[in-house]
Amino acid sequence: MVGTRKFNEEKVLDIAIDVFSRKGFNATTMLDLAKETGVQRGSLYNAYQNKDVLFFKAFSHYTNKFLMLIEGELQNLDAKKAFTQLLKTIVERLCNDKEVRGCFSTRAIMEAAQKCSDIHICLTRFLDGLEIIMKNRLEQAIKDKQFIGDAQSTARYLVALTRGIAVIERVYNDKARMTEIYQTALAFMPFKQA
Amino acid sequence: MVGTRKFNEEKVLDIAIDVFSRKGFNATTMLDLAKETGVQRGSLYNAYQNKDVLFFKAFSHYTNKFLMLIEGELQNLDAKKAFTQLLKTIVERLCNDKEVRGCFSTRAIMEAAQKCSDIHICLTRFLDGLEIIMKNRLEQAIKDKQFIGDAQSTARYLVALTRGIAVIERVYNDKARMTEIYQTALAFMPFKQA
DNA sequence: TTCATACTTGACAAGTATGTCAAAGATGAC
DNA sequence: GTCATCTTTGACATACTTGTCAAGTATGAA
Repeated sequence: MVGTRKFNEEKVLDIAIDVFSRKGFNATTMLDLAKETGVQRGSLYNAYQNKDVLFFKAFSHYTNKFLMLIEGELQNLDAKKAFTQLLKTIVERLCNDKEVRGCFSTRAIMEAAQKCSDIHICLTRFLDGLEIIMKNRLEQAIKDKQFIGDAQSTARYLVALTRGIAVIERVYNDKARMTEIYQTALAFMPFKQA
Repeated sequence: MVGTRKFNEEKVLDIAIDVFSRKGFNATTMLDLAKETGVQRGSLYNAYQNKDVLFFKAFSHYTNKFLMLIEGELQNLDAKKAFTQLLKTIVERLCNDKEVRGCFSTRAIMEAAQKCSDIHICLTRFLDGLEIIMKNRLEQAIKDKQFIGDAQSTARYLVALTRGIAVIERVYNDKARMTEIYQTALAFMPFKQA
């Protein structure tokens, strides 16, 4: 191509995700994004049409990375350990930043899910993706006789639980509390060693 | 008093809660609130200083009502039935409106918890209140030999679960799915008949 | 080296939201 | 009935945000 984009799109989207996580969807302005990425506001409007589209692109970028990570965390052959590891990672991602920030996807869901259909669709796909990954691992666990129950409804329940933990973060910002929550949840679940 | 307030504060706060639930904290403007309550913007600024204070008042108003409701729903002598009833009511409150709206408190938590300390405090108190009510009921259940486990951590877990269900509402707006989620959760919990 | 093409930049206009204030209005207390 | 007091109202100034655009700039392709 001839007139080449100067900024690194990958980097810009990463920064955008960070800004959206910290400020929330509505409170983030194009000027904020321009300042933090170092890309002129006009360039952002040129590259993306508006905040919705920029968000959409950033979200797609995030989704892929995140779901890959999730899938990786569930690799442990012991089902309970696999889900423990997954939830541990989610909690750590929420807490281990230098600056306090919320869960990108959960903030987006609460603020922007009903805003436009494109965003709604990508948020739905994200939760669906999370659900499917968990469901697949639960089905494996059932096969392995490490879990008794319905994979589908349990996966949906776990998706909701992860969202709930993200909400708790906003209020208490307390890793120990968040850890206690998922440990309590996992203790209730009928996991067993094969 | 001499110069008497003309508008019904109770009514205004109820409407404010409704508007905040539908639009979210940031997207709600003082003009929105003025339009929907029928009270001039200037009067709102006179009565409350700004949106933060108005929100704070509305939230306190809501909190009391909601926690009383919650406590009532837990009255059933059978612990499992009591918590089922509670979660059913929460789900119904989220879905049974003519217009689609989100959970007032959860939206507020995701958008405004970190905004100012007054709001943060009242949101914390709200979740703490919810937790205490559930914890008390669980302690009763343990005494009644209807539940085995730790009341405190289970209550915290249930608070998170209710928040998670509120997030799910934003994406799927599907009562059946939300019902399935809490039923799955309750099925995992070690309730038993006395 | 030239050039078409797309990106960058800064400025502009329009729209929106906030917070304040003076004047007008209403009412409980005396 | 009068008055002090608070509320209501509409207007105003300020600030922020958005989206657009023309002019300038950089670069891959030929």
